[in-house]
Amino acid sequence: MTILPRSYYLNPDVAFLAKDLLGKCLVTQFDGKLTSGMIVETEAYAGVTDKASHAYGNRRTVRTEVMYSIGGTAYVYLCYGMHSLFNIVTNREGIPDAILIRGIVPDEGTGIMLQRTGKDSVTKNFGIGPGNVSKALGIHYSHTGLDITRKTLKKKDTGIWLEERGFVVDPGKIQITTRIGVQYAGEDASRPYRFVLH
DNA sequence: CGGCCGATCCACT
DNA sequence: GTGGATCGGCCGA
Repeated sequence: MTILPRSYYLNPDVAFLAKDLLGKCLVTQFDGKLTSGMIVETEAYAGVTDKASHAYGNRRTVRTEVMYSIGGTAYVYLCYGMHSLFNIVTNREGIPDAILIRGIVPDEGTGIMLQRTGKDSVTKNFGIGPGNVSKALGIHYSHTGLDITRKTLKKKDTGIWLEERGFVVDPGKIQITTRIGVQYAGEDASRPYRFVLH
């Protein structure tokens, strides 16, 4: 098990990284409870040039400021007033690229994840959908800005990080489509920036 | 300061 | 296939 290092997230090609994240393992540990899952669906958001991005046109607000952080930082925000959506900031500091994690296959801590989601069994679609990812892994919008390149935060038993566990992705099982819910983004809505591992 | 709306999910038909 | 839940952030006044 290798924690993905800072250098991994500095890649300037956000679409490449979004695709490369498929098969990696997303791990969280809060209050000593460790949960994880393999990433099977992502979406790339290409900073200032992408109308679907919150940072389009170099837009800076209190919420989007964290997108300008160095690659390897968590960007979590609230959608529809009830869903915390987890994104990974990529590229060097000042370039607001980000990748939305849309789906995982649960691995460790399934009991904890069932408890968090209120489900009684891990069904096929458990962990699919960006809101479900955060719910299962216990990610909250207050976690925005977290450094995800190291395991612990201020000695507390807390953190979000990614691991390379040697899972070999069959390129033929990767589906590339346009992104969900970005019809407002004009021509950028047709960018092939959604990656699904089947 | 107030109104609008979103990178959604689920229960129900 | 559809509508209701539910609220912080953003923008315009």
